Amino acid sequence: MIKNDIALAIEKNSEFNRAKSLLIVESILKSLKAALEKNQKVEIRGFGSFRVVDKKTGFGRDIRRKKQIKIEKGKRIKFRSGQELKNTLVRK
Amino acid sequence: MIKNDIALAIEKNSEFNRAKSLLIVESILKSLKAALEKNQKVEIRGFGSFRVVDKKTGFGRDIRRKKQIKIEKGKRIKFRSGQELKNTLVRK
DNA sequence: AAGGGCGATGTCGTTCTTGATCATCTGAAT
DNA sequence: ATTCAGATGATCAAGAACGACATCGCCCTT
Repeated sequence: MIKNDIALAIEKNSEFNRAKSLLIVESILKSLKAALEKNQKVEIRGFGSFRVVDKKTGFGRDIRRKKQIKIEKGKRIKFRSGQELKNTLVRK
Repeated sequence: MIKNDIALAIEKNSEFNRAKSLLIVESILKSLKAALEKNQKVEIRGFGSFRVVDKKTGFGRDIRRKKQIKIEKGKRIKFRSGQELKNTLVRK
């Protein structure tokens, strides 16, 4: 499933055309990014939640040079699926 | 940020009212769930991707009885943030 | 219609998260 | 205003995540 498929879903559940649906998708993504940039968590009941967490891993591995790599500290996006979403998967 | 905030974002970038915006959000979530239930990956360029992966962890812990618990195998949702999203976080 | 550029994959070893459970508390959703 | 999903914490061990890079796949924009 890609962006266009999501726009299709909107199209089906509304009277908007594809172009307008895509704009909606973009605006949503934009707002999500904005929130995450501000270190805000995004919580969608019944689906899941996004959170910004500190990157703690201190070492990586350069497979070519076969030596350790220092990993700069930073941020990560962590997604946790909600119970409802988990259940639907279990049933499958 | 919660569902209502997302609806707000749609409201700002369109001529739809809050109720309609919420319906759009719901339809999107619904389609996302449907795709994941079918083990389909959801890929949003510039944002990130969701994938359904097999749960391999085989043990949990019952804190009360202090003993291991067998974990039934199942599925998990894995989210990976895209390059663009990572960059915006790094800048922060 | 088609190429460009982002995402997926595999690799490595160390560090860190995951995962079930239950009670309690916060707060999202209706 | 009410309800109930989600976060938290404690627990241990095994599996996953982490960065860099090349290659392949394919989404997205032209």
